[in-house]
Amino acid sequence: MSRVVAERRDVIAMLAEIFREHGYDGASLSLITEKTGLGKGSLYHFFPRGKEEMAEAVLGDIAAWFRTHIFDALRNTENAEQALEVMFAAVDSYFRQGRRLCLMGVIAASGAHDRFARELNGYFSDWRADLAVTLERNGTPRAECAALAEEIIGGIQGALILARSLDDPGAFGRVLARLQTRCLPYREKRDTSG
Amino acid sequence: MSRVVAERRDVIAMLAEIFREHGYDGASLSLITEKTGLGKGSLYHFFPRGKEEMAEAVLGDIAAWFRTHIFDALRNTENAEQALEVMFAAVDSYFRQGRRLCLMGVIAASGAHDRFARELNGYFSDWRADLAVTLERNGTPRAECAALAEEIIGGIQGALILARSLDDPGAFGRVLARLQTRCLPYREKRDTSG
DNA sequence: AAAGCATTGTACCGATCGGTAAACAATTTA
DNA sequence: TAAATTGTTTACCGATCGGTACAATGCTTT
Repeated sequence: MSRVVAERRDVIAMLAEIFREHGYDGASLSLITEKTGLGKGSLYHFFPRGKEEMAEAVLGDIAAWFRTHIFDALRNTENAEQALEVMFAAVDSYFRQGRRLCLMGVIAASGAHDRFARELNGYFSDWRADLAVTLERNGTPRAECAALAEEIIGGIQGALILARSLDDPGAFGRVLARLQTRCLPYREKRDTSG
Repeated sequence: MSRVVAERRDVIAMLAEIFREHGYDGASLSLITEKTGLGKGSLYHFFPRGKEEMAEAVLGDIAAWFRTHIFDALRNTENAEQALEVMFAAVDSYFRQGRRLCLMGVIAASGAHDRFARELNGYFSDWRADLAVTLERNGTPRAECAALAEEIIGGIQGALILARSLDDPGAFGRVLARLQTRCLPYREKRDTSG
């Protein structure tokens, strides 16, 4: 009875939700077998190195998704303002309007963070770099772009934590909307005279 | 040989660092006995209900610290601008310039979050409420205070995650400084004409 | 049909999990 | 000094941990 589940990528999608919901240490193999419906044999067939490889696969999958759906859009969308709109819309959708945590953040806040330091660093620094360039294209003064990018990316993470803690997903959307207004060209937000 | 460790509160301080560093699920009893130097017997003497009671005690301790050092300062400092300065300075110091995670955030991002939902909710909503009032006292338009408070509190959480993920504690200070500028009275930051 | 590979279920491994029991030592109280 | 109280040590419990072994099953190719 092979092929109960279509593909490895389907398994990865399920694993992602499990890790998101229970954290790395909280996602036991018995929980994973229960939620995926796969026995240990199947899991270790797909991921011979076990749980760590499962998490690596999930993080790689997430990183790839962000690269193709967000980072590439930031770089390749001609109109920078539109690029930012795409990003904020994609983020709101990806995180299900605040009902879904970011697995990168979950891992970063867990004891397993050093085991996945490279993945975390790559995800956040890539996002920061691409966002900073887009902000500059959109009219933000060069000197401020990197810092604003940090504020936005960190703000997204924090808003997810906040929304979950307050048990109010709406908090995510409210913060996200405010962060988006920070991207408006500087000249529209502040009088330029000293 | 009783009284190896001075007080229950010393144990709580050690537990706080362990939970911060390893998360709730990652903080095993063997790790706790090793790091605290206390055997299981001693630990269960202090916390008869085990790990959950340890975490409750730590969260309660943290909540009390924030109440007395931050929330009370926000409410009781006459000068609102000064109150905000105190808050940002205390936050920067408490989180060790970005080298220390927030245990509330750590728990919120873990699978144990529902077990401590009340503590998390109280911490964030109290902070939000007191900060919002202070912001209004400082000249932020009433309609914006709650949203700005959310942005700041979430931003702090996210900045901690970001700093750890980038392995760059400085990112925390940079974001914190930006958040602080958001507290400047509205009229100084934006031209009021439509 | 036969062979070969991909996939799965089951039983099992040693280690560790959170937690308990109870004897015992130190300190405080009477 | 004797009795409680408080704190500690040690050994142990059943359950679960992550991981392995391997036979069996399905699918694909020939």
